[in-house]
Amino acid sequence: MEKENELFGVKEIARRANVSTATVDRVLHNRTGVSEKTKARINAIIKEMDYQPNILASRLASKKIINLAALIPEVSEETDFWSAPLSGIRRAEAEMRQYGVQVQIFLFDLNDKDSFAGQIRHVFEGGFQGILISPSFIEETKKFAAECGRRKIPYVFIDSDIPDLHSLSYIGPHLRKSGYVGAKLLTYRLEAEKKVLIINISKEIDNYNYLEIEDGFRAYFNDNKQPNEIVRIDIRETDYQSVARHLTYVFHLNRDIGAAFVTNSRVHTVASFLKNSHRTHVSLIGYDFVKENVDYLENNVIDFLICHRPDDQGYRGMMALYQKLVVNAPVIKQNYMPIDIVTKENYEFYQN
Amino acid sequence: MEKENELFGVKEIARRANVSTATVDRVLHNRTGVSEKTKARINAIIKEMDYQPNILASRLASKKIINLAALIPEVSEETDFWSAPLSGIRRAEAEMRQYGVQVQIFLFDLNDKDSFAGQIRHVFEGGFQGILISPSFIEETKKFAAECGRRKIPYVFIDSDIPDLHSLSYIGPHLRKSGYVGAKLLTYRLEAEKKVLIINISKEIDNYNYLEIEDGFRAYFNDNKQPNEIVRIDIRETDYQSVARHLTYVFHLNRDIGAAFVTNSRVHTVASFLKNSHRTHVSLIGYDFVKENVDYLENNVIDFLICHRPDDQGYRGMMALYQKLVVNAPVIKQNYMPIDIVTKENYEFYQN
DNA sequence: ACAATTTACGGGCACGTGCCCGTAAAGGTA
DNA sequence: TACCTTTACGGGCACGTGCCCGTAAATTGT
Repeated sequence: MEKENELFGVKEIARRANVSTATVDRVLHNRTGVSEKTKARINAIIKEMDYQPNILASRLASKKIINLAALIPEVSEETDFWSAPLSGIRRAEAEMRQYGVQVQIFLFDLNDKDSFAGQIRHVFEGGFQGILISPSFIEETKKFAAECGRRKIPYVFIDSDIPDLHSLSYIGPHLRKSGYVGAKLLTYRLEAEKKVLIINISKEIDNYNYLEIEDGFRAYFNDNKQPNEIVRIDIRETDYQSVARHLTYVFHLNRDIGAAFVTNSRVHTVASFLKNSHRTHVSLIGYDFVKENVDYLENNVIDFLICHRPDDQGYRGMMALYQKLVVNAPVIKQNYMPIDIVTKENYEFYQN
Repeated sequence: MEKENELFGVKEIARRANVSTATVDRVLHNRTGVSEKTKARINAIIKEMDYQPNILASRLASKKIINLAALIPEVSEETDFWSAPLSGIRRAEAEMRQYGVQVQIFLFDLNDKDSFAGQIRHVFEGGFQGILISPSFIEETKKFAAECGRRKIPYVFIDSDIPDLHSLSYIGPHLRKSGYVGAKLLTYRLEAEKKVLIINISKEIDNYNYLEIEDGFRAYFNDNKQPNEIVRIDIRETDYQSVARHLTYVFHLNRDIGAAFVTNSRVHTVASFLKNSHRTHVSLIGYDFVKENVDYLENNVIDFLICHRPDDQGYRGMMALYQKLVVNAPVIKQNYMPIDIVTKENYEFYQN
């Protein structure tokens, strides 16, 4: 310690400017009650010192509690995908709690637009200072964004993005590139004369995610002049019976399908069908590290899973709000997650 | 706020035990000067309250600075691999600085055992309370571990492990499984009659990492009854000319090599050779997300890179020490990193 | 018995920042 | 000039914990 009796932080600023710490404080939080002259003088000193406030002391002194909300789909019987972001959110909460940040979680039904809208209303009633949201329904999300703009509440999108809204940040995959990677893996050892099947299983019709992914998938075929014919099918019911019925029909019409690509986490339903109908020679790729999928990965029915670290997404999403509201640091607007490739051989080390 | 005028933390414990906060403090830090009776009484209350100290206040009040050391290889001309862990360490340092933790970094020459031993001596002279170390040389590391045991200094291994030493934690890949994954990717579209070449380019002879990786690689061939013949070669010089010379010879002897697996980040040297000798039809897989490798990935010379998030390793390694020394929380002993698969299509989103 | 030593504990300041409250000075009105 | 309002600023306590210092009580020695 060479520097011995120096003052630190606010006190030192106050000493240099010949004012009290209270006045410095007023400037730092740009409150009223300081003349322009002294304000300028203090600001100059702050700049010169490159003053960084001590967050410990700051959070300790202010009893102000920051309230954040997270609005994500509930874990359904169909998929427990959202349990991962939820755990990431909880992890972030545990870390932030000692800094006086509280997180409240709101869940909605992915198959019910109204529950989404309803929970948004609840969130606004709660008077939160920052919101993490999965923008599952486009129109409702636009209204949500507009209201946040009016109230000056920062919000972060997670898992899928709606561009051109002024979200503080987007944390999630680059969907198009993700489809592109899927195509690469699917065709890596595919014979030229085989057909490729794209399967979309979803109740939602105007699915932005799905369109982006398929677009990327097809782009790979174009870029690399893949000769394979692409067949596609939309399945609006998510239960096994319906899926099996549709797939039976498609495989009947197209006897030379060599590979199938499922655009979401319901790939396990397709895997189940392939196994039951003794078609495990068909290469199969889909999304997300959920238990059912990993089981079929283990059994060699699914070849690859593409994942985007949903747990990390939840964590980073909350941390982005924390950075903005507590640390007051700049936040990266586009935060694309890695496109992870999970196989039978490496899944045991995968970290969501 | 339902709970209004309650006291928190140490004060509340003191009130309930009819002692002063100083006495509670003595118990919390098990210092001397408290009778067994009151000590027991206070401990009971602490347990009952499930008291969690406020780290903010704790770190703020204690001017004690915690000093951590990191001992890793320096970035050499051959490879800038270690710049990634270094950046992770720096990231951790930035986060910990405000909690009164300082990090000092010691670098050694990977090709010089003595520089490793010398830096270890420097570290011990520095009187650090925790050490992160890349155990690149086995014997020296064993002595290091013994000395740490004597001095009761916790240490964390990073990137490669030496089992049976009592490290606080190991942060790095499961090397054997990592080789296993390499074999899977390499054979995924390999014809049965082609040979597979394992290449080890390293000056170090007793390389534990390399043995583990090759063992895992071969295990995949056994487990899956892969018919391909495996050829292996050790190259002790790391410059391009030497590598090219050896490889020319091997490819001359074995005309039907269909795939090559390089056990470390020097895969770009092999890629260069394959490109120059017009052998880009050979599938090539190697390790680590370093610039040269990514360039060859981009040019389709390298098919896959296997990576273990070196940046994250540095970060987590330091954080393990932080958890132990500052938060006094339990630390996971084995912390295997994911085995990431990087391709031309997904590398732009890869996060070290 | 008394002094000398050790043990057990309390008082209270410090860490850096937030913010309430009090007040002197400046400006405004008659 | 006397009185009131507004502006500009300082004093000082609080946040929860660490730890120094002082002292009454218990223990030991003679």
